Order: sequence, then C-alpha cells, then structure tokens
Amino acid sequence: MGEACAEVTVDINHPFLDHFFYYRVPPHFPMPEIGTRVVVPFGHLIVHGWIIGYSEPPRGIQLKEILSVSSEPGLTPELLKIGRWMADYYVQPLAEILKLMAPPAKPLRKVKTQSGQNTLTFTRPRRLVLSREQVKALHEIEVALHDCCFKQFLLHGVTGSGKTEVYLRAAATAVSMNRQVLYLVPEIALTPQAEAWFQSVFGDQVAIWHSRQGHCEKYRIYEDIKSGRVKILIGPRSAVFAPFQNVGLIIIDEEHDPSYKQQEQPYYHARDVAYQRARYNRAVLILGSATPSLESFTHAVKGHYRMLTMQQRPLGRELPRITVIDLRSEQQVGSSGLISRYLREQIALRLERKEQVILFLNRRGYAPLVFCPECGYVLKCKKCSISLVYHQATRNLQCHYCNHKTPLPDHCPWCGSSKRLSFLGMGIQRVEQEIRRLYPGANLQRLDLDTTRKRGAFAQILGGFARRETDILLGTQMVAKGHDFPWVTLVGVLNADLALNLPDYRAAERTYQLLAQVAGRAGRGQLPGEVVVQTYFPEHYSIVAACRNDYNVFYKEEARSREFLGYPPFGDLIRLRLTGEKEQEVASLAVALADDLRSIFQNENLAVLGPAQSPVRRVKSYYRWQLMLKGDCNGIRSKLRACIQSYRKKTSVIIGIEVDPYGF
DNA sequence: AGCACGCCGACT
DNA sequence: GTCGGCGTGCTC
Repeated sequence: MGEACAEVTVDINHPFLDHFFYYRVPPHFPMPEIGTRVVVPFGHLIVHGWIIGYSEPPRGIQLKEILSVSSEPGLTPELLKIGRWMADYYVQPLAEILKLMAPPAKPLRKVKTQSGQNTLTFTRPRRLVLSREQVKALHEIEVALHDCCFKQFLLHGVTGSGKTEVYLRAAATAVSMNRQVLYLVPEIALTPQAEAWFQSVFGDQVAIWHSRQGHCEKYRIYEDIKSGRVKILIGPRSAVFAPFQNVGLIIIDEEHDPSYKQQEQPYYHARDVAYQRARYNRAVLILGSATPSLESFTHAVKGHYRMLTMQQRPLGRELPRITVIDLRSEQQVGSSGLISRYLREQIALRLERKEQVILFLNRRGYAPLVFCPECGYVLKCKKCSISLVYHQATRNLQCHYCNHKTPLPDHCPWCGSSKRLSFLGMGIQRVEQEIRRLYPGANLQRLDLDTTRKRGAFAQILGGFARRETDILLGTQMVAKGHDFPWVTLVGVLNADLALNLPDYRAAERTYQLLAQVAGRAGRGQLPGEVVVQTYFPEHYSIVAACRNDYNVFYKEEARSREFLGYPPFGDLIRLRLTGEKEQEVASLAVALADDLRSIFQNENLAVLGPAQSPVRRVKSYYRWQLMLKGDCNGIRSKLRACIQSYRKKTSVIIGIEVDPYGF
C-alpha cells in the first residue's frame, strides 16, 4: 500500500542537506515531472527545491506536502542526470550543482529587445578551398554526425591550420540534420569574435550564453532555444549547461585552456561535462587545440578518442622562425633589464617597416616585490602570506590573492625609514615604461586585467590593434588566445620561465602551451613571422619543444614524467583543503583527517599525501592546509564523502574537496 | 541556512 | 526566581 512520493532537494547550501527529502504531491495536483521546480515547507522555512525523482518513502516519517509548482523553469531529464553524475564525480552536494544548471527565471516585466550591439566586425577571409587535412578531418566528423552515435574527436591542428573552418562546416552539417550545436570558448571576451564567424554562416540562429548576461536577455534566448529559432550557442565554461534538448555537436575550442576548469566550488571541468552531454545525446564532441592537454592527447593516443591531425597552414604559409635568447649571458640583458639587445633591434626593425609586434609577459603590475632599502623588509599583505605588487597606474600596492589595495607608504612600515622604497622585478607596467622610453615614436598598447576591466575595453584594444592604430601590443596571457592579426611579424616572449616555476605539476605543460600559442600569433598573413623567446632555462624540454614547434617531443617527455610520478592522466588526484582562522586547529584537524583516510583507504590503490600547508599558506586571514589523494579514485568517492561529512559535523574548519585540481 | 532546544550567569 | 548567553541538532 506504499505510495510513490517526490524526492526533493532543497535550495539550501549546507553540507548536511546534501540529500533529498520526501514530499507528498497534493491529491488535486497533476503529478509534476522530474526536474520540476517546486516550493516546499522545510522545517519552519518555505524554500525552493527540485523534484529529482519519485520513490516510496521509508515508514515512520511524517511527510509534508508540496506547496506549489514554481514559475521558474525546470530541468530536463538530461541535465538532471548529468547533475547527478557531477555531484558524485566531483563529490559535491547535488543542490550546488543544480544551481549552476538552473535556466533563467521568467522576468516580471517584458523588456524591449536590444540587438546589434556588436560594435566590432571581425573580418575573416573564409577559404573556399579546404586543405587535404581539413577535408579529411571534416569527412570523419560528418560521417560520425550522420551515424548519430556518440563519438569524440581530438582535432590537433597547429595554429593557423584552419580549425575554425572545420568547426563551421561541421556545425552546418549538424544544423542541416536539425540538431543543435554548442561551441565553447575559454573566456567571455572571446565570444564576440566567435559569434561573428558563426553569424556569417548561420545568421540569427546563433546566440551567446554566459553568466554575465542579464536575466531578461537570457530568458529571451532560452525561449528562442525552446522555439527552435536558435540552433547554435556560443559561450564559456558555464555554457556547457545550455538548456538544449537535442545537441548533435559540441565543440570545445582551445580545449587545453585552464579556464574550462572552474576554480571554485563545485570545481567542475567543462570538458568532462561536455563528454557526458555528448554521450547522453549520441552527439559528436570535438576537442580542438594546437597544444592539446595531456589528458586529451593521452586518450587519443590510447584510442579512446579519434585523433585528427592538421599540421599544415593553408596556402603553404610557413610557421614562424624561433630565436632563443639565453638571458644568463649578461651582455644579452644590458641596461634595459628585460629586453635583450637582439629583441630590441628586431622591434626597431618592425617599427621601421610598419609591421606589428606582440610582446608577452605573464606578470601583472609594475614590480612584484617592494622592499625597504634600509632594513630589507618586504611589504606583504596583512591578510595573506604573499608579497604585495606595486601598480604604477594607481600608485598603490595590491594583493593579487585577495585584491586588497593600499597606497604606497612613504615610510617603511617596519623600521620607519623615510628612504624611498625599492622595487624588485619586472611587471608588465614597468616593461611598458621601458618600451615607451626605448621607442618614443611607437604606439604602444598594454593588454592585461587592469586595462580591460572596463566593459568593452578588451574588444576596443584588440580592434585598435587590428586596424593597425597600435604598433606594439604588450600583454599578459590574454594576448596568447586565438587572435588573428596578419600584420604581426614579431612576437617577443620576455620571460618564458615565469609559468615554469609555479608550484604546479602542470607547470611544464602550461609553459609549452603558452609559448606555442603566443608564437602562433606571428606570421599569420602574407609576411613571414619571427618569434624571440627569452629565457634563463633554454635547455628545459618544454621550451626546447615549443621553439621547435614539436608537440610530440614535448608530449613524450611530459608523459614520461607524469607516468613516473603517477600524476594525471596516469593517476587521479583529489585535493582536500582545510581552511580556518586558527592555524593550530586547521593543522591538527588535517593530521587527524589524513590518518583516518589512510586507514579507510589502506586496501585501495591510493596514497594519502600530506597534510601540508598550502603553498600560499594564508588567504584573507584564513590559514590553509591541504592533503592529496593520489592513485585510483574510482569507487572511493562515497567513502570519501561520508568521511568528510563526519568531519564537517564536528568542526568549524571548512573542508573543501577538489577533484582533478588545477594550480598547486 | 535558520531556528529550535538546552543548560549556566546577572537582573527585576 | 527569570531573562538570555550562543553550543548542538534537526529539517521529509
């Protein structure tokens, strides 16, 4: 005589509410579908929740009734299923995951539609004749699309080999089969140019989907998707949850880019989610990159993904020549600090010829270290264990962790000396100053987080460069991403080692990717390109391989070391981070937790590493300790979740779980 | 999250 | 004797 009742997850972000509650559907209600948004009484509260299933409740609990079905749109069974997978795989509360997926709520008032805010035109000559490699890649993708089976491709194409053209034509095939296309890019800033490419083929069937859109605009697009008007959706990581019902093709451009990994809870990776969506929908997934992630390339090598390779630039265009400058020989560096004599001459040459230059330095601010010349005291953030960075434009000191800003003091805060504080090291603003001094006639534009904070500034700076109003573009890693400037004939990498020395097992991979990507910006037009790479470590394999433009050499070396160390993709990694105000409390809890986990997992193929202080030990006044699980993490997740839950119950220390962590 | 219940100090 | 401190514990 049991009766199926609704399983409801409530919209409260609390680790102990990480399970569903049973509710009766009132007799006069039509049975709501799974995925429906509902309003329920919860304790003394009235909260929103999701119906995630129906089942017979155990005896002995007094059930309450669902109050009403919410006006907010629900989730498709597909997204709910993927949400359950995510909650399990990433060891996160389901409610936290479903929040990411929630379609926009219907706006109260109807707002007039705005369109055509695309101020810049990204012209891109489409090549009517495909290269042999493009034809082959496209053919395989089209066959897979027509088969309507799940299939995954890694499109490994050197910069400038014409991946975009392959994407556009594959998308056309999918659309002709009346299926939807999802196109992911690493950053919101890259959506307008992708939109322009797709619009030139698909007109108003294209839309953009990202978290910074207003609710009204988003709801409009949501309706356009449901009505079938929008077939192609472009967006960053979060667009992987687009409310599509019939995806036939998912493309992840620049699939290696770390932006696809969410760096805060619930720490998901858009590539993993896209894989699940493609599989559910029997869709085709294309991962595209000139510098694939180790994960994807390894899958392709093992035959789990189909590898498509495009090694030639169409029209026989040459890859740029690469010159390595060893910064260890002092005469190279000279007086200017970070620009070698050779690079200086090459820049002058391009300016003379009215060609364009891109310079790359992956360090924000003016100087990364400020100290007192009297006592040697280094200025640090009050809330984080990290040095403050001097910013010239605002004349203040910034913490790049908590973003706290203070004016540059005129006395040493330690010894009180009134001697001027000294700057150590080169940030991009200091290089900017140096280049303006060296080339007073040149038009220089800086492209970094600080110059692009204003809305539209990113497109404006790149637009000016595309129109050749700017001679030199000096930027952080922003300049490395997917731009196409035919008049750039010189790319200078001012310090190739910066990414290499980060405490991250991905440091070498990151270095290779940045170098190869930024080098790919040179020589994209008729004129041949040159790249100058400055480094203190020219022997390092990721620098050697990037300079020879040889991904396979890099991969072989990197894969060998990862395999030896048991790091991804040859072993799984889960980081547990403990955060609290009292370091003693955090540390002793970390030790206890590590011991417990070691005994829980003693029969598993899994090592518990640590605990240890996090590389940045204190952030925003909170101390951080961490431990790592390394090995085979399949089948341990429910035990891990239960263990962490029991710890959360007895402490105020925050315990975060990060599956497949990035960074250190 | 929110708010009950619950067991020990200074107030009308 | 009561008001109230915020330490555990529960929410279908």
